[in-house]
Amino acid sequence: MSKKQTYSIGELAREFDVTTRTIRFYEDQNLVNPARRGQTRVYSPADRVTLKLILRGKRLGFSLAESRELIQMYQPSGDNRNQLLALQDKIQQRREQLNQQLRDIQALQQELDDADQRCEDALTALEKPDHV
Amino acid sequence: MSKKQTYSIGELAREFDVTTRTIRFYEDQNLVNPARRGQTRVYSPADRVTLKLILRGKRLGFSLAESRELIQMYQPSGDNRNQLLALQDKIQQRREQLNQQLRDIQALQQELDDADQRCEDALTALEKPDHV
DNA sequence: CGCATACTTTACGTTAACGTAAACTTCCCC
DNA sequence: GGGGAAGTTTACGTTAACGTAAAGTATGCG
Repeated sequence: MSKKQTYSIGELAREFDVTTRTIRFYEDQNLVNPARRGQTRVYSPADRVTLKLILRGKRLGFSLAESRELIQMYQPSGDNRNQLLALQDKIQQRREQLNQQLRDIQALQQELDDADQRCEDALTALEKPDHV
Repeated sequence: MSKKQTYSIGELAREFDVTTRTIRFYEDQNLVNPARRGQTRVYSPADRVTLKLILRGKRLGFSLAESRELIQMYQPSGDNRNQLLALQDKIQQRREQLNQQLRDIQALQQELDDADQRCEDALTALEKPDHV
């Protein structure tokens, strides 16, 4: 009982809440390459994972080129020493960027908390306009 | 001895590693509004903070419109009840988005660690091509 | 004074990431 | 067999966020 799972473009579009145009565009950019049954595209689980990675990248503000790079990082492509070292270098750079993003998020969270608190204060001040 | 600190556009551009064009563009978008001494723009510490917030937003993948919204959140603008509630709602939405980004970052960090480990393995495998 | 440096305005150009429209094929269903 | 739903190709349009170039002004300096 093999998995044999495949997906139509519409299914994936619904699942990830994007348009079919978007998915075809990603194919145009060589980010995903579905099989064909006649004219119709047939997507594999691997394609689906790739889509997921792209959309996660988007949520983090990555360009498609950056996401492509990241995806390729997961397949070391049996390289030579220099390529492996270069890859590690890129990985390290990404790590540092992610750490920066972490710091940014924490700072922003703190500020949102403060802003929320000010709202709260303003609201309670509205309920008792004076000192009562 | 008042602070009286001001900045030229070039100073800010150098500090934040952006072009002066970029800073003028932000002014065009009403994100920052420097004073003028004659023709020349004179930036205040507040302008500088705004710039910082915009660039932090960019690192998190925010559009300028989103960063503008965030910046405005920090100045509740003595509103009425409904506006305050709407603001709290937006704050909450941002919080959820930030939490999603946190999860995305953690997943990505794990994958980078794995990829790095595979590089490491491939490199040591290169040093001893056989089992020695 | 002449020149460099830093500023200014105006305006057209560019890139990424799709949107949108038109015109077609395929398949299923009653 | 006439439609409707989902798929396809082709191609031009759009928006954000600046880049880039031209042409002018102000200021210090050797």
